[in-house]
Amino acid sequence: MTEVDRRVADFESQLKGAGLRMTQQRRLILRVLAEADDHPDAKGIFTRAFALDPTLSLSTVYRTMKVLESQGAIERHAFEDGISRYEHADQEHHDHLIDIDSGEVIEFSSDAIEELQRRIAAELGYDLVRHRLELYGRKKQPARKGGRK
Amino acid sequence: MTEVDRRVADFESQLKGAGLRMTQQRRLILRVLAEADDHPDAKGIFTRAFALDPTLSLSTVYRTMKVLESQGAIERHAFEDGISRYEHADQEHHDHLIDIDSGEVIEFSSDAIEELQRRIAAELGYDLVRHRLELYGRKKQPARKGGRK
DNA sequence: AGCTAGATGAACATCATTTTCATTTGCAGC
DNA sequence: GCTGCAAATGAAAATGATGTTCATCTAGCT
Repeated sequence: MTEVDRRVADFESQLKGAGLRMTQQRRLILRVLAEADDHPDAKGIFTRAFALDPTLSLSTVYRTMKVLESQGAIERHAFEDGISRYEHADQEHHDHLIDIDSGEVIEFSSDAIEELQRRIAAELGYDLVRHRLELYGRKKQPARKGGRK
Repeated sequence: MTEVDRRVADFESQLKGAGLRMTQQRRLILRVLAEADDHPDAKGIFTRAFALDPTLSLSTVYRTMKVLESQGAIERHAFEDGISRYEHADQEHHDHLIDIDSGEVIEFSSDAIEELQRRIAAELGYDLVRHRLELYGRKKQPARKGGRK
């Protein structure tokens, strides 16, 4: 909870600096986001927040996500289904591996891959600004006689 | 043109095998796709094809893209804007580097990165099924006195 | 040439996301 | 602690890509 409070406070000062307001709704959404350990979409965030304050509207969630994103407080990702999913940004850079069967999202990071990407871009005459890397995989089955299940 | 004809013919036999028909519209769209050296979206394909046959409808483009994709004749990609873009599939696997300034899409491939991805997935206990890798970069400025422009 | 299931075009449906607009509310200054 | 006003909100309507319906058409077998 202290962790959550710290994030909310951090964000409040960011907003202040940008001449924006810390509203009930932003506080609420930020709390939901900070407590999430998955990658919820707008509707998912709305559902969780709505449970705590049924006056919240979905429009406000979308608007708030934009503000949060432009302040760098969250990151937005769109996996294969094209729907935007969000996660708070105060963590190390990482990419995602998506379990094809369960939809579970697993975070990982690899300096080797980061470096390789930079080098590839450079070889093509580009400075790498950002990238998107998603791996789609299926849980390895334990080896057994007769091969895979 | 021979190349295009070959692709059209190839696809026609694929369709036959699946009990589907080779229509004027599919032929037209396939031709547009085979002649494209970029990554057009549905509207872009529609525009080009419509110029050759103004009876074509956008619905048919969307429907045809689905058929083409399910037959493995094309690949669909959605970059940052979320819009589906298409390219014919009879080429080596590759990833994309997008020029942030111009929107230009550059294809590249790297065995090293493919291998690294496989290894990372394996370390997480997964078999890699597919992946999405996009690099977003900016053209390197030639070095000059005083630094960057 | 005729038949029939698959394909098309036009209009409408969907779904995520954005915008409009009237109303509410942070919060700066008193 | 009150006031004013610009920023923020809620509800509903708009948007834009994509999908679907349905009456009509046509590819391709016979």
